[in-house]
Amino acid sequence: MVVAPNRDRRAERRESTRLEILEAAWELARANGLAGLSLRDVAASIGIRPPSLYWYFNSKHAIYDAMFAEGNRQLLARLAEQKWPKDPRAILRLCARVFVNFSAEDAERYQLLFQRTIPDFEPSPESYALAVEVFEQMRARFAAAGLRDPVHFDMWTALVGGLSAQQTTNDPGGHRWLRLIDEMVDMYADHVLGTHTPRRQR
Amino acid sequence: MVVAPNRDRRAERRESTRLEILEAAWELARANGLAGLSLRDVAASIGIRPPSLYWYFNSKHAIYDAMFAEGNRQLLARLAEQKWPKDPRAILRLCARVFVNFSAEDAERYQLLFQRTIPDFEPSPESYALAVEVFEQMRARFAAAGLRDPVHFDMWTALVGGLSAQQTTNDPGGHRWLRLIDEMVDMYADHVLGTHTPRRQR
DNA sequence: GTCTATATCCAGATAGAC
DNA sequence: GTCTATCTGGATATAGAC
Repeated sequence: MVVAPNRDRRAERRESTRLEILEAAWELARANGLAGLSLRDVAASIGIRPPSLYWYFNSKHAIYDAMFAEGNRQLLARLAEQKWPKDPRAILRLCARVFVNFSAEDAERYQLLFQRTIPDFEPSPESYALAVEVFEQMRARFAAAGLRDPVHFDMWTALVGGLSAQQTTNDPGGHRWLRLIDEMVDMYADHVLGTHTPRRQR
Repeated sequence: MVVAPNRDRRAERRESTRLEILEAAWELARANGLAGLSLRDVAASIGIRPPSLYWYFNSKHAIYDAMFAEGNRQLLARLAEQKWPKDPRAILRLCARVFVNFSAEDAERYQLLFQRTIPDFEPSPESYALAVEVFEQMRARFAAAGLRDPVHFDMWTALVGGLSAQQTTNDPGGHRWLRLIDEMVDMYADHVLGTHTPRRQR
């Protein structure tokens, strides 16, 4: 009855430092680019020496991997907290808004999760499973809108991915493509659902 | 009457070595990732020592810059060599095919030209002018299809960019998104042109 | 848990001989 | 034009003391 609480507190402290490291890593990635992230800088920004990081993460890739997992968990949380409507068009609209807004919030996170630009980085199986879960959640929403054709889903990913990429790459911090979400979704819904469902509920 | 021809031949030889360097750089970028490109490897692959590269290019960024310019020139050539139809839908279809196929051919080239992922790299004004020219050419084709609304053009770039990104990132070498080009364009054309123009001319 | 010290390797870039 | 030799600084990672 004495050892266990100590172990717990130690584990908590360790976990809290891990989070601190990840927070610093995100900040530096946003400042210097995802590929420009360096462990020296991460260590310096939380006030420890670089080798000490290795007590928390086995390698730099392990940090990227934790960031990848964290980003996917954030998106899953975002999807879960929505009040999902029943109307197919409204579902698609909300789905697109959640995804594109999430992407636009953090270009480096978008790059890490959805573009493959860091040489030699591949997510671990556990982290990749989270990415698959995101994909499945999206597809479940899609199915709830009455859509099951895989071709239509591929068109959908191209559509929301295209809006996200244009926004993060060509107008970071702005809303040049964000404001097009609803019209793009209507265009898509007209194509896959037909025009009989209501359009202008915004 | 003796000096000038020598100068010409020297300049030609220099230009040819420059092209050899760029060719090697593209190959290595495709093998190791764009960000993983190293001057040592470039030098080794054409059989010279790293410092000798500096007689041809002032810096690594100058090589990226030349690659950026070359890629844009290739796309301009591709656009110029098309036999452009008059029918709006056909114009859009060809425009999308040219762009998305060009992107899918070379993921690293797509990354360099259209995603901004290399830390600190910005194209020189001269190279950037070529990118602007690509943009203007696209917009000219777009205008030839009777479309002038800037919002519609932004939707268009999101659409073709989305297809390109999905194809290069998630199915390199395949055709999972390439095969969706025509349907996506029809969807778009239905939205911006209306359904009165002919659809199934494929 | 964090440190110092260090290993190892790589990078881009420059000086100056030939 | 190309070379050797070198500079300078960066990186990730490990060993082992405390």
